[in-house]
Amino acid sequence: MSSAPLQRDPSARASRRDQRLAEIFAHAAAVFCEKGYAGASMRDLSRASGKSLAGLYYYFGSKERLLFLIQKHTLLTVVERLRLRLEGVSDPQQRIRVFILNHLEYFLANQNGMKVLSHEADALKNELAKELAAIRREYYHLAVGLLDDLKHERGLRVSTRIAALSLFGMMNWIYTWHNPKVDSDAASIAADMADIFLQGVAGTRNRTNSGSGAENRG
Amino acid sequence: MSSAPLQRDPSARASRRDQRLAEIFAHAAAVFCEKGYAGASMRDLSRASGKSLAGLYYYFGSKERLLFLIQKHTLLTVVERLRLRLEGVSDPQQRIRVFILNHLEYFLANQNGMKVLSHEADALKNELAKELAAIRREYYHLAVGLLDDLKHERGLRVSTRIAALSLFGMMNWIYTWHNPKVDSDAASIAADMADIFLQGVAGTRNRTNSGSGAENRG
Amino acid sequence: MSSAPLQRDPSARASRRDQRLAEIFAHAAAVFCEKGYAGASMRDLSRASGKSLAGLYYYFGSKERLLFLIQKHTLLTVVERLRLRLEGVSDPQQRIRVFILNHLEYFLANQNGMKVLSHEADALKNELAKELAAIRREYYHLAVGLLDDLKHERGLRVSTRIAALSLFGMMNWIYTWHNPKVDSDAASIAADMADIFLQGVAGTRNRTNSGSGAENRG
Amino acid sequence: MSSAPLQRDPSARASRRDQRLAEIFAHAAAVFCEKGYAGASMRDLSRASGKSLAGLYYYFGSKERLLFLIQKHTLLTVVERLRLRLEGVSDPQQRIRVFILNHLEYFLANQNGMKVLSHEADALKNELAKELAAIRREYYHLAVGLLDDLKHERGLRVSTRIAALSLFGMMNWIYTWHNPKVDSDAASIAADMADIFLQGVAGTRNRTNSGSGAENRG
DNA sequence: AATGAATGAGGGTTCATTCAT
DNA sequence: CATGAATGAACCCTCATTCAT
Repeated sequence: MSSAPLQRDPSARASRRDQRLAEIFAHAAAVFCEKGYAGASMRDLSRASGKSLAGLYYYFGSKERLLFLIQKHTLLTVVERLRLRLEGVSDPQQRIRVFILNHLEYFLANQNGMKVLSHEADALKNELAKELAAIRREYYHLAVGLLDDLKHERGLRVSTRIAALSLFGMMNWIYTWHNPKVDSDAASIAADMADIFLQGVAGTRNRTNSGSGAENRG
Repeated sequence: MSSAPLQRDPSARASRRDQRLAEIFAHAAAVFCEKGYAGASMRDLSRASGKSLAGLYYYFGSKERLLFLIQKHTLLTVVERLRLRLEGVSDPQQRIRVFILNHLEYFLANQNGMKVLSHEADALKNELAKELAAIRREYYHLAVGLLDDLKHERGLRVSTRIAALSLFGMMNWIYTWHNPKVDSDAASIAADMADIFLQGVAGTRNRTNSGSGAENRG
Repeated sequence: MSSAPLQRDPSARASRRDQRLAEIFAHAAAVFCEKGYAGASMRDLSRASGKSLAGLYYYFGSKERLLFLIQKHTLLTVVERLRLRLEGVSDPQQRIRVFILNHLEYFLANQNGMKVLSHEADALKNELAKELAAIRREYYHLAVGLLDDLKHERGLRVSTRIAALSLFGMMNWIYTWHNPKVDSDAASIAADMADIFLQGVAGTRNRTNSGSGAENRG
Repeated sequence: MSSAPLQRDPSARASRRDQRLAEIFAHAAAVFCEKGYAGASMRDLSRASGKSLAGLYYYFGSKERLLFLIQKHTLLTVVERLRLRLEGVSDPQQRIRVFILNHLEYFLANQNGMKVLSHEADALKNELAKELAAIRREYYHLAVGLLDDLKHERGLRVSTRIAALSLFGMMNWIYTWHNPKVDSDAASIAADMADIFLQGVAGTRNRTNSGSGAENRG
């Protein structure tokens, strides 16, 4: 299966194998991150990971599939962590704060993978694209679910769609500007963004003017 | 015609030339948009624009310089339009609404150029990168100025930096999701985002909890 | 005619034209000298000479013809100067000294042209090659004539052909090593080479061993 | 065969590889020889050698490096052969005869390589140029050493520098004129040139006139 | 008399990929 | 299990040259 390298096999052997692959992922993500998917060559990846060129093909089949595996691994990890963190949190606002914190924490902890996930969203084609899009959709709908909960509790100033996509934009854009020497840690940024977002979409209304009064267009 | 012996407008010639170049820009931006800068070949651009390959080099010198010119032209246009629109608007919140509307309107009107500006922010190197970064900085500081005005009037829930970058993220991310068949027009989306943002950063405070209490760190 | 630009026209107008062309020759020779004929582009020549690219074609027709004209001009000048200098000199050894001095003096005075003449001897093709070869042959036979005179007077240690070609090699190689900061002037080098050559081919015989006893094979 | 499981000679593999490379060298030298370094395209070399274009890059890295390897190989071979031949020869004049013979024999035996070495002396740049220049210098100083020995024994009519460079010119120029149908073999030409040179620089003095009396300026 | 505009052909080089071992 | 060797296709770019003006 195309997802084989990512399946958690309980045996130590496969685990060691996974570990080796994870190292290659890390190197590859760094290269994709720096040069972009199209701009990175398999030789770049080979050099960075210390594996032979043919070895990469032996393990991953193609450059595209390597990107796919990185993106899938990254995305599944975020989703998995989010699921765990959401357990036991029931307040809608709080759940959204958890969502934002989880996203940004992992973004800053695994900046390369997350940037590749954000920046190379259109690089995959055909089957691989479809498979990844399915997981993306899953994550997206998870977020939408959180927003809907909030909407039921407090109403939403804008459509769920606009709210969700604005939030993703706010968060994902971080790879273009985050500078560890200047910016606070993930928790702090997450709190700020959560404040902006929650207050923005669900706070007391005091809109001073509006070109479009309609809500819930999404 | 360029052979007309009596040209009234001395800039007519350059203007026509500029127009021809602008057409190539449009085609090139579309290709960069679809395939990415690195993934687009000069042959792709040649085919799309109907110009010969060598002709592109005659006009633009290099693939990188073509990207640069597209980005510069796009960015200068947004800045220029913003400056015009801000004239006569003095209310800080209103000025920010104008800023958001201007950005999104131009984004949706010239989606290719703006996506290239957003997505290929790191593609340029050396001198060209520096020159563009200078204009980017100008635009960024223009936004920061608007936020500082707001801050003086009403306070800001977060640092100006986080506020500004969150706003840019919210807006720029639009190229990843906007679908004219589903989404409203620019004015409506701009109003929504402005609502979220203004209410979020400067609205009535009712923060329920906060991991980072510090405000105004920017 | 292909040689038109080099014909000495008594009219001032053509003379001025010749002068302009001579300037271009000088620039072009410098470029050919530095980059080689094949390695120099017409754009290089255009830049160096300050003429437009199309202007070079207007004046010279092709890159090859420009090389041809430079070589022809250079070669004709050496021959012409040699003829003048040989007038009134009758001693065979002295005539050879004049030949060597003339060659080296012009070589160091017009190093670019002479290097191009030496180094790019095979660059021309077809008609232009033939026309230049004819002048080269003329110069070569002029040298051979001088050697034959010497041979009649004092005998020659080797064939005229080997003698002549060795002498040309000795002289033409100078472009690979002459360094004005280290080496003497043309007169001094010419005297040295003449000493070596004359003593070598026509001096007292005291050959200690010989793999080839046959003389006068040329 | 390369599939033999039991290779006796551990260097057999590298040796076969070297042999394959040497064949490519030969073809490439022939092409460089005919068209010049700048005038020869990698596609020309690919065609001539029967290797794929990409294969040439796999082996040699660049056109320049291919030239470098040819020149280095050729030059090292001449030097090596010379060292062997000089063993056991002690008479200064005889040693110079050996030097000339060695140079010309190898020149005519490997005309392509030696012409490329002579004619493309300035084609390399930067590091490769430096590395080759070092070997060239070694060979040059080897010649200078021979001349100095002669000078100590019999004196020299001219500076060592001029003597050495004149001799190199005489010899290297051979690629411009040698015609196997007309000219004698290497031994005969070498003897002639040795006669000219030795008699010229160290023979009985009977200089009849001199523009520059100074000797031993080098 | 002189040139800006334009291009087809080809330059050196790198690409993702395969395959025999 | 892993890789050195090899390549067809494509890369960005420059070439010598033409032609309308």
